[in-house]
Amino acid sequence: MPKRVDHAQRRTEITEALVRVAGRRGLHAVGMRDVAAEAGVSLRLIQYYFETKEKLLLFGLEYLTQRFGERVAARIKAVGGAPGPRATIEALLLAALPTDDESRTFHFLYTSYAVLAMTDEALAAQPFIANPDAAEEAVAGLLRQAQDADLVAPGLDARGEAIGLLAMSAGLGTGILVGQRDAASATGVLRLHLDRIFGAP
Amino acid sequence: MPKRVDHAQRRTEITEALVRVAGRRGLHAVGMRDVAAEAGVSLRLIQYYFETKEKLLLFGLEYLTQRFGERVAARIKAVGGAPGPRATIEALLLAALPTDDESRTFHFLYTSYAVLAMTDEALAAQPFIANPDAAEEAVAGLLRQAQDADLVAPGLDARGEAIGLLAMSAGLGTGILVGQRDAASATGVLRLHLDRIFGAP
DNA sequence: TTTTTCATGGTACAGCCGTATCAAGTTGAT
DNA sequence: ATCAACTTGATACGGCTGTACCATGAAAAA
Repeated sequence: MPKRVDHAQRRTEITEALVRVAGRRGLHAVGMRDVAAEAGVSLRLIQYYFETKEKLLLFGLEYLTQRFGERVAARIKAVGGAPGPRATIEALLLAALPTDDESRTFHFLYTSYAVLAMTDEALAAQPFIANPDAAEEAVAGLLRQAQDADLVAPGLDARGEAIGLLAMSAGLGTGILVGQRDAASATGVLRLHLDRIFGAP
Repeated sequence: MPKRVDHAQRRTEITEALVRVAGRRGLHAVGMRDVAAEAGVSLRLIQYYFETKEKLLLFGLEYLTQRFGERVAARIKAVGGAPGPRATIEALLLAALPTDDESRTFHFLYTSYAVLAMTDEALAAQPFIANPDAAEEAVAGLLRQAQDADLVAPGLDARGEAIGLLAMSAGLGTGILVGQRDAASATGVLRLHLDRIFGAP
């Protein structure tokens, strides 16, 4: 047998190359040859590990969602366990904002995928809708938790507020992306809204 | 001389064909030949009226923004002049939501353009950022107006709230677009938020 | 050492894209 | 009626795309 190679790792390397070049030139403009050049391998190798472009793109999407999930989890862990629901929610929402380069490309590619998914059945079937749902559930849970601790009004519609919060965060994110708003202003707006849900600071 | 044709109208017809086919198959997948077929004319004619594809796309964007502006204005007019700032804001925000087919394709294509603009300089230079800014100013003005009429808390940060409101509306819009949420739920969330800004109903 | 299986490279093939070119039809003015 | 400006058509070209094919290197198993 030949030298056995860790397929999973190779696929990850290639996927990272895809993400890099797509983040630079746009997902729509990326070809297999670009990915090969970025990864420093031959075109044939890309075909070898992902038979078709569609499969490569699908894997790229999985990679992004997983990577992003880790990022958010890390940010939440970073604020510590104790400081209460408000800080956790804030960390979660701010982690989703495209403030640095990594989250910027993530946001960018994620929207690109969303646009593609609107006409591509294979992408539409992909459950990258599941992650937002999970986030929604998490925020709603935290709000209910705050309700139990008398930190917010008892009559609050936790799920509705969670949906609104996440939608606002997403909207602000694309606002930053297109250069319409800067990160500081976006976090300010988000905090303003949180201030009204929780008591004033 | 030959039969003189109204250039402006021809260009509009072609642009409408572009919007139709792009709304169906996605902006990224649309070619000049598709537009020609959809418009029922020859490829050459598309080149004649828009020398290059880029110019066609640019004109398509202008067309969309103008069309959308008219739509929002009509919706606002429809609620009448009297019923106060809250109703006007609500109408404005709900008009931006992709509830019917027309606003759906609009939202879809607008996002597509935004994604393209992230890597295309010519599109990025285009001031389709200006419209959101105008909307922001309008909402902020209405909020200040409500402040003067003692309909909202006097300490309210009108501009911040306006930004948040529009961001939430945009986020909910894409949520509807990707099938994650339905229109009714989105309007509910929006009203929930408005209820907290203005007094409860 | 030979064989077999995996890994990689090079290259060719259709097909589509946007654009350019050549050509012809149409109609108002002269 | 003739001319010339305007409008439309057909087609060709170079470039790029994703994919398929053929070949070869390398190393574990026999």
